[in-house]
Amino acid sequence: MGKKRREPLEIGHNLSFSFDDEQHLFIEPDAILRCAGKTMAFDVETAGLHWWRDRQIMMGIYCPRAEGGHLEGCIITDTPARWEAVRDNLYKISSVPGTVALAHNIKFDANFQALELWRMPWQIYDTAHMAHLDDSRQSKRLGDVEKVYLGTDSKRTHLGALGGDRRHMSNVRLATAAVYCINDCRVTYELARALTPVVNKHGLWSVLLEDMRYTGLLQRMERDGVPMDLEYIEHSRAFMKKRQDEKQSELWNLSNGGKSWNWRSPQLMSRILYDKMGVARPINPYADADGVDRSRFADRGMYNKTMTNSFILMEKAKHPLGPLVAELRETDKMLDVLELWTYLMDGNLLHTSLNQSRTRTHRLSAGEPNVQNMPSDVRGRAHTQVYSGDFTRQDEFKLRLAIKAPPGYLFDSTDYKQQEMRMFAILAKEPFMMESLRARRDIHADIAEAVWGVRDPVHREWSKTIAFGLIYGMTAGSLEHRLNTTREEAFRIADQYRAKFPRVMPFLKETIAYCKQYGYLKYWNGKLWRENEESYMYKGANALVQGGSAELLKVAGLRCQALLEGEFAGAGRLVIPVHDEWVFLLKEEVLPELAPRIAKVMECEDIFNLPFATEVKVAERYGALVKWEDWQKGERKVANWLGDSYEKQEEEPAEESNEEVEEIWEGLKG
DNA sequence: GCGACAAGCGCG
DNA sequence: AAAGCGCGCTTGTCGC
Repeated sequence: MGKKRREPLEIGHNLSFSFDDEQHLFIEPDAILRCAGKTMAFDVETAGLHWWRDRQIMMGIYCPRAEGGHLEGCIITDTPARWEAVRDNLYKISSVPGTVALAHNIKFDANFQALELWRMPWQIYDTAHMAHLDDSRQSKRLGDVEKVYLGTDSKRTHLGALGGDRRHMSNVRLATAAVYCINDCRVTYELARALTPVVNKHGLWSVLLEDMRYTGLLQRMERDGVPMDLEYIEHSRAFMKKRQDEKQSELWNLSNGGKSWNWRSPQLMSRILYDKMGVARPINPYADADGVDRSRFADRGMYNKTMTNSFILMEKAKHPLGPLVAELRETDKMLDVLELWTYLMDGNLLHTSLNQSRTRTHRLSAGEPNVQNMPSDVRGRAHTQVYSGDFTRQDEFKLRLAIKAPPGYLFDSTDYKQQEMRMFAILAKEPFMMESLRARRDIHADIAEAVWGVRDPVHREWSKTIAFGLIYGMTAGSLEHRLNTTREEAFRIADQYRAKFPRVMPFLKETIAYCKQYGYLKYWNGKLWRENEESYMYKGANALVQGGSAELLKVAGLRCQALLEGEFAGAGRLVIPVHDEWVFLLKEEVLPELAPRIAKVMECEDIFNLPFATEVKVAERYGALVKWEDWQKGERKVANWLGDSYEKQEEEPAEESNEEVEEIWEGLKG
């Protein structure tokens, strides 16, 4: 069960050097002052990856034009005094005009050295991000980027000299680590030199400067952290553990006569749920006559070898244990989340890692923990496939309830309404959508009515689910299976879409044609999406929309930050971005004035001459958000998970299905 | 024992 | 092409 997590190692190296000729590798904290007004690269070596609890060992500096001549060397930061001296000196030079700081993944180094980049006036350049701006597809590891832009492979040369456990600097002789560290600084410096004309050539210099300001904002959110309610986490964990035990026994009883088996293995589950229980496997529509799927997408879709994902189990196989399996897996997944949160917790704070240079489309990604995929309070019955009416999870499963504002503060979540639809409409100049959005009508409901002739919530949700599928090239065959409908109906729906949106197909065609000609696409702000393989260029339209939306969210976030540093200084802070949403912590008393201002700023009407409509929700807990208008009327979602709320809420839906299962089981025994 | 891959599922 | 797109995290499996 519990994942093996590596503990940070003790720093056991010997601080006295055996060879005099190694002394030149090391410099004192005051040497940093020689970099004032100059361009310098820095890099830290650490005994772990978590800045809020792991130790920093050394900082390397590389500054060829330092005052008094070329400077390179490592500063040992093993004592608080030395570490603080480094920090103080970096702050000093950061306010000297002309100082430029270079680093590869600068947030990592800055976090360990407690440099708050957002309030340091020097200009920073992150070489990983510069490489990302040139080609978002490539690996951003220092060694890889060095090979691409400098044509050298010094990383490997030095790695070979390390010996021992190379993953941790603490296991390496100090002098060896210093050589390695200084080399990284030198490579970073040379990379910045090589990448500057590249970024400039793409016309992306001002975007780079904006992105570097964004780096500061992201770092600030990481450091401030997400405030968590440890009491909720403990309660929820205990509840789910108990629930998991119950469900597991139930599964074993109903599938294997009470004998245990590892339901986490899809292979085993496939054999037991289908072969042993004698339930027919769904027919793979892409398989040959002998039942074998020989298409190149055989292992990609829902109809894989095991056919045990919840959608297939419930909607296709109609397996009587489908709901039970789904619930067991959901509980298991959420217990994993709680375990990770607990492992990463810093007091009551979670410091996520927001990665600016990882995704193909220039979206952000988040990890340790991923704050962009936390279970919300509602979910579809069959996960992300067919919408069949959603329901609210019970409190113990609404993990967002664990995120709790400090006293006097409230969470403000401002998100875009149909952000990607809006972006698509603008980029494709799609008249029906533009009109619907400009008139502030509900576009998904409009589409539902046009296609199905029904405006109810279920059809609206269907529309949401498949809209982008159709826009980005989903075929009628795939649609047929997604909607669990007939081939004819799928074709009819697809045709309705194309008729309703005359610009959809031309936009796709034009996008592909552009990409064929240039090998890349350009976002509304100039960022590149490269693709050379013709068969993948259909993905470009999605990239323009998804990535373009991410760029809008970035601009909106920076503008909100300016608001919170200026007119509303001290009123609150940004907490996390979630693709089409900014989450804020705001002082309760300024919220009535501030929330509408934020909502307005985020609309960014000046950029496209069309507002990106926003919606404000408010709550003490992220998992209990209420529309701002309703909040003002006194509406609250009460998180009454303490005490006996579970017993009160528990429903009894299991009776019928259990009988059904018992019958099957009785039949099997006989 | 480790890395790579598959499967599964959480989010937008 | 019987292709919606983009992520992160965990477990199981298999080969080295």
